[in-house]
Amino acid sequence: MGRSPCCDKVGLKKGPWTPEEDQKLLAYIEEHGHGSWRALPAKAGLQRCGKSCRLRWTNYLRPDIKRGKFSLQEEQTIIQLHALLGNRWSAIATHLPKRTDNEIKNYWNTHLKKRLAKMGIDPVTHKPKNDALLSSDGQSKNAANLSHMAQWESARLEAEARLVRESKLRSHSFQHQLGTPVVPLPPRSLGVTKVGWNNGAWSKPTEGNGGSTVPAATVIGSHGLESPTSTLTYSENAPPVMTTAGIGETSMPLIEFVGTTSGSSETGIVKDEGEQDWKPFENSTHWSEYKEGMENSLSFTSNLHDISMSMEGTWTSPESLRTSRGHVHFGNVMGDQEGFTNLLLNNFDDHQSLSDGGDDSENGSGSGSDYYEDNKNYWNSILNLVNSSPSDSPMF
DNA sequence: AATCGTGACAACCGCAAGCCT
DNA sequence: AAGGCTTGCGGTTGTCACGAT
Repeated sequence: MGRSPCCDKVGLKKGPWTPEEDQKLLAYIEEHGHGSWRALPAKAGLQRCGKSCRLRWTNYLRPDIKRGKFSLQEEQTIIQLHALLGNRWSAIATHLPKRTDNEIKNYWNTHLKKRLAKMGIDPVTHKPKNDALLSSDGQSKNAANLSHMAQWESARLEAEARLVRESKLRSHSFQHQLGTPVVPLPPRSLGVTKVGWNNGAWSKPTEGNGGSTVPAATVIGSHGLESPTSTLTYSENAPPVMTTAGIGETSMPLIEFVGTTSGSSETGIVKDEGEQDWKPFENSTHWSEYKEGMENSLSFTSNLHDISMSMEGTWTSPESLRTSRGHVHFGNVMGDQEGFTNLLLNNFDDHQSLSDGGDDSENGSGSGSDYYEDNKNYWNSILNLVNSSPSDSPMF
């Protein structure tokens, strides 16, 4: 693994790009594609290193970049994904169409991180800063499981990111052949059949290109956040079977959480930008308010009564996945990552969804003992679920 | 008007992984 | 298998704009 020689040697310009340089780079790439970044500057007549050109292109000049203020939805997606993935900006960026990892990183560092800190939330752990009580045995066990799940989800997102990159590369080479301007394709969906557990009934599978009619997928589409997912093979006479969707050359086990809201799909419509803002909890230093704000802003009024959790090589019926309380849920209506993110968030405060019927949302400020008791119950449910699956499950 | 502090964002740097020979 | 090259990633720094003093 040799390191690339640094290209900042002689006579190469650094610092801000001028409009003329931008024009040169843009014109060259539009005509020839970027090809080898190393060779590009000389061919394009730029006194820059290839690395600088690549950065300028990917972070600024690319035609598929959306600039300007981040929407509330984007902010929330960033926060949720950050809770899940940490500072893995490229992975986060794959779920924010038209935003670059650099832009997201900057926005996090200059806006979101500070905002969370102001609210008394550790921007690294996404927990309340004074939340030391989570270190009890049960909590740490739960945290360990959560971490394990996060690793899997993280791996999946990595695979997605790789897929996106490959997609872009393919798009590049293809268009290069055609001599057309380079416009990377959006993240593609695998041509998979999806099945959703929807309030006690399996929804019909959808075919082909990922343009699913399953509500969950519809919602995904409404966000423009398509994601390749694992495959759940559906048969009329047999229970669905989880299979592995190969991502790129890597055939890795994937987990798909498929859930839907109990209401009609319109409940999954994201509110317009600006419809909600941070003001209700901007000055708050309370975790519950933060959490509540997050949940509200998700805009999905899922009852989250049901769970569908499939693992490779296993099939567990929806019924058997229910806990004694019948309210374990991975509500996944926003996209592949959302249910998991909700799960993450719910790890710390899940009164609403754990409570009977989920309709006692006013109880969010319950006593500390209830708080942890509910968490305990919730995680016990999760653990039961986990324990019921084969030991060779790839997930745990 | 000059200086200073701060915020926002673009760009750079160094490392690591993957590809190719 | 080993080494060189390219690219991607994440952390950090530089630069500019703007408001406060």
